[in-house]
Amino acid sequence: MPVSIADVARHAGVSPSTVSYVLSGKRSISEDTRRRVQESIRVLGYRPHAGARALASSRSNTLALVVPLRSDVHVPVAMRFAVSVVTGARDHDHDVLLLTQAEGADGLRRVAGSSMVDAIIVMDVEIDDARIPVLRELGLPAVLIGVPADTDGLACVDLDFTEAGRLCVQHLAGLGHGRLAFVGEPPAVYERRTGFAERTLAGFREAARELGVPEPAVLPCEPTRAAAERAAADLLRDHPGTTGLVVQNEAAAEPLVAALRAAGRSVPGDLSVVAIGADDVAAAVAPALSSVGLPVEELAERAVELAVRGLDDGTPAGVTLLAPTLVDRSSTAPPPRRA
Amino acid sequence: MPVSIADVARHAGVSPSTVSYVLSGKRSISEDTRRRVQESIRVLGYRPHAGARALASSRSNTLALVVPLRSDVHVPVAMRFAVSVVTGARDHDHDVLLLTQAEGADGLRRVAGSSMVDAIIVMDVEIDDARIPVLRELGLPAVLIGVPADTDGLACVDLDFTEAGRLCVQHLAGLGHGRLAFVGEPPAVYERRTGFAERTLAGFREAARELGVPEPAVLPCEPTRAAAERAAADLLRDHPGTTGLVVQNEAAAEPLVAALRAAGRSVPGDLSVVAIGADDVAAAVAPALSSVGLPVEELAERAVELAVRGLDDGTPAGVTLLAPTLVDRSSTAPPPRRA
DNA sequence: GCAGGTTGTCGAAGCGCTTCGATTGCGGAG
DNA sequence: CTCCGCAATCGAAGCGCTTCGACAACCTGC
Repeated sequence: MPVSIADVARHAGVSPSTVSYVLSGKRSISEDTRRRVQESIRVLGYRPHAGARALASSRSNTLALVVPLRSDVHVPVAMRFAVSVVTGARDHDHDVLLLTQAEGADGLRRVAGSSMVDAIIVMDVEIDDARIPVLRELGLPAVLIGVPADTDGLACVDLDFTEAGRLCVQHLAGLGHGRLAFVGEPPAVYERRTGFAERTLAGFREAARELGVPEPAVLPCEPTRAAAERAAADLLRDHPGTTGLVVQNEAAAEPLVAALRAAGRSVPGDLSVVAIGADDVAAAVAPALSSVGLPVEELAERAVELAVRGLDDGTPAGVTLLAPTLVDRSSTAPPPRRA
Repeated sequence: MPVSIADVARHAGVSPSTVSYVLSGKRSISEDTRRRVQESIRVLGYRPHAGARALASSRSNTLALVVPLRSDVHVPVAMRFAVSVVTGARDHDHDVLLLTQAEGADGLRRVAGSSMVDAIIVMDVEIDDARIPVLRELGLPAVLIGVPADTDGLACVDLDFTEAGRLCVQHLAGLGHGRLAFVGEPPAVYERRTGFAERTLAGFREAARELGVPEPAVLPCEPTRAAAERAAADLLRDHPGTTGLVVQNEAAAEPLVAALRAAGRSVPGDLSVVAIGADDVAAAVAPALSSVGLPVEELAERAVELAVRGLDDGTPAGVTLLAPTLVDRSSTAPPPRRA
């Protein structure tokens, strides 16, 4: 039942090494031989043994992907990301080994040490992530989704969230909004210093300052309907003059807007809202929210590409920030005229 | 940098085979030698090369997990499942290779043929799933989450959804409800004959018949807020006498109940609601819904166990149905007295 | 005091692949 | 016409591990 390279070689009347070279293309093979070998492979249903291959070539053709399991990351987005990584990896003839955050640094050491994977992709990286030093000393290409404080020797991919924050302010200020507010991720996200949240806020505040908008209110928010409703109430009570709102919290966006409307505020009539995050979420709200989208698939693809490229060239390093774009939907308009 | 078993052997003053036996425990080793070897392993930081191991032992210690990417499966539940599978696999000293539905049967052939994995776990199985015959001929232990029509030679794990359906009816009928309705999964789920949906409905109807409850109304529902609101409206308009409602659709549960309350119906005062699905979703609704929970973690653990056990004993086979239990929360009560 | 077990260890033979010379024919440059 | 270089192929040496058979050394029981 198990067909080996020797069987193929025999069947095609060549040596095993020739079969190997046909498969890898690392040496030139005559057109005629190539075809004969490929036919034998087909007929016999040959599949190279992954372990043997890994042993001989010290390449496993497998990537490790570490997925978060925090309750405060938006799960559908994480899942989309994971699926995109698998898809992207397959395009580069790689497979994906799934690790959970819970395995931590030891898990990384384990899969790297036993040569199970030849590169690692890590999602949901914090600014001072404990895994960073480990990744660095592992000697494998590592790609982070997110940007930690010290990026030496590591490749990082992320949306340019600072710019995303600025973009929202610019958009709203451009429409004439003078009082802005920001509904963000849960406090825990800021506390553990997840880079994207921090940077968005920085960009948001910076742009506000530059454009002469008064210091905006910032309301962190748990990813529940009830919390979103509370945030809406708080906003209306404590910052009644607000006309421009930015939401960076996929789970809260819809209920927040719903609560505002339930409270008699029209969107965008009284209040303009811009979302930051997965585009599909923003587009599904009523009214569809103008948003700075998180390019999940593109991030995943970049990450895979960097990981795979890092195998040939040295460790890939440097920070890749994708430029954010704001898609204008039906949730933003000029502010109401002062009564 | 790469420490091999020979290095460990040298360091401990034994032969490589002895080190191997210390690691595997397949032959008796003196307490003294064992300790010496383990110490050498620790000192040198030795990690067996996974590929070499797989080659020599024809065991990769890796499971394949096929995750769904349909838009109509509830993603957070799928993710929880995947994470639980990884966790469970690690408890059995296995790793998990992630495959997407999109890879289909070829993906299964590929990972099996190249000996990357020694068992396969497949989520979201349909009644006539195209992958079933492939799984059967692969010669690897295969565990399905869900139950297809023909289960010969395959291991299946699932909640006993037929019983879950019955349970809901019994609970509601027991409280005195005489007119029931069922809000289910999106039509596509039924159309592609995903087992659990079909079986729930069967149990539901059967129990209704047995208990003399008139044929209940059944409303499929897309997993969106708008669809849930529509379902609520339809229900109130077309089946105004309904007092007991069963919802099997995690995404629709909350908005459905919210819509009913918005329409002036109190839950459970006017309408009792029972959910079928992930418990956390049901518990998060206001009011917390009585529900037949989907034991995600337990299903995953069982699946892993069957997969791993199948490696030693022959192919595991047979259908494991977990008994459902209904947790009574605050969404069910006797029906209102007829006016 | 010796046949017959155990127990603990070793050596060697693979597992199925890649890869590095080496070898054989070529065609073209000199 | 010779010599060189290149294209195409082969053989063999591993890669790092597991596992099987051998084999000493040590019981045990009679």
